[in-house]
Amino acid sequence: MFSINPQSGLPIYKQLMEQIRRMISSGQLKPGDNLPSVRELALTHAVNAMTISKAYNMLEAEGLLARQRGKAMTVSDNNQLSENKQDRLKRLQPALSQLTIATDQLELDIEDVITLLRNKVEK
Amino acid sequence: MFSINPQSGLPIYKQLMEQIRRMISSGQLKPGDNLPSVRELALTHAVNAMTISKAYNMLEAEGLLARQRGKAMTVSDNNQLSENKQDRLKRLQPALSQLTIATDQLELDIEDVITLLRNKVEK
Amino acid sequence: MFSINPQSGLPIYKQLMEQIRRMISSGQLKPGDNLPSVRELALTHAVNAMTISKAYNMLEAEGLLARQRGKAMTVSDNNQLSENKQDRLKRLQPALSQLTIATDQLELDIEDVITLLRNKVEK
Amino acid sequence: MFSINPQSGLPIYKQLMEQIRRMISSGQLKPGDNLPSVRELALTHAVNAMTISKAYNMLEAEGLLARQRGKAMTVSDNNQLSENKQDRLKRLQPALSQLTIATDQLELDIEDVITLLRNKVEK
DNA sequence: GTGGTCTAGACCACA
DNA sequence: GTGGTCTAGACCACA
Repeated sequence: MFSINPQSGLPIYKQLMEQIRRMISSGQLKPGDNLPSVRELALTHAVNAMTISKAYNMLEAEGLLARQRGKAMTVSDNNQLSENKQDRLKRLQPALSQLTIATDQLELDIEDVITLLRNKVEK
Repeated sequence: MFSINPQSGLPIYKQLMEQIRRMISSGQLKPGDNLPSVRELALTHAVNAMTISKAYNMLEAEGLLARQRGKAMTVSDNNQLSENKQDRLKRLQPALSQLTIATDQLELDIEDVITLLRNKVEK
Repeated sequence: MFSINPQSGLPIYKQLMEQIRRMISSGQLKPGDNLPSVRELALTHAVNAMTISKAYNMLEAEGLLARQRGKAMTVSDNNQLSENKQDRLKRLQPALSQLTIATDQLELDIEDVITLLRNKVEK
Repeated sequence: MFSINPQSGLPIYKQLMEQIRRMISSGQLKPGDNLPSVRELALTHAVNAMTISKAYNMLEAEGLLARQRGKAMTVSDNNQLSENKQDRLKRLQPALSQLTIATDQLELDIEDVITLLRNKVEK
């Protein structure tokens, strides 16, 4: 469900936050949906529970997640995340920039890159 | 020459290291070429000199850069970085993965993403 | 535990690195042992934390120390440092050379030097 | 005549200064004796001439060396360096300390170290 | 609690 | 001019 890379240098809790935001933004996670428990995520991604917890807490503070005592965290009913396509494309910008910078510095042909991209998505 | 983003979460010195690796890999920086001085990079990117220095140091430890006392750092003559196209495409993988993960989680159409990518590169 | 001399001209972090290498080589520091925390060493030796940290970092790069997020650095389980006596004597060479060069240039009698050495060790 | 090690971390000009002091202290260099020219030392030790020059300049400022226009530097006639044996033994202290610290940290037997020392001196 | 990153600024060694 | 070392101190990530 999530793709966590502890080696990337990016703080784990931030990786998690952004990925949850995206899935809410796309509607893969809908208002009222349960999130995996802290313990479950910690186990499946071999990460400390407090790190998961921190991500959930910060998303709760943002109003995206809601906490119910004794139950799983859920996606907040009145979260502000637009599912609008333009907004989702905007949210993609950082990843796009990273790719174009890398393409440029590696002097790679954009068409080669696009071919790789298509292959990767089809799998 | 380099694209530094202090907000990204990725340590600045690691951003710099990867970008230098790419430019050596593509041949934009050739063995014997001088790198910008620590102070120059620090000024142009509004970053502390020690941060630049750390990146240079670690690349020297990797054997990519060479230090000459009192002179600018240079690209090492016998660096191991392949300029082979396959290897450069491989070095692109992390950026590609980030983009496909984001595309997937945002439930975006790959063709829309490719259109954005082409626009960005043409600029 | 360590003997740091800021006046010696030798960078502090290098002094520390060599002394840690020696103590691993002699088995005074064993695989799995915790090293003193960066802050502790910084306090007890009146040295900046970043200086200690730099030594630890470089020894990690050498494979002698291992980092565990949020915990103390430890001696690496599979460090390559031989505890073999011949190898330890070899590691002593630079200090031996310094002493013989000085003895020679000061035209001192080696037996006088050895007497001083014995006294110093007995204390 | 001198033993310069650019890898040691100790500034080259300081290595040179101390070695000249020792040889004056032992009488191997006597008042009025010529020192090697800057150029000669620079060549034989593969060191930049300005580095040698700096050592000579600082020893001149200390009153140990004297400069004569157009001629070689000489040992100053009225230098203050005692040739007294106690003082020469004192000048040996830093090297002795380095050796005892290393012996201790490597958990080596002092008698083994002394054997090595004797061998080294006899050669 | 642990280590990591970064800054501003001082001072040093070498070319 | 070049890079290196060190400090004091702020703030962050993780356990």
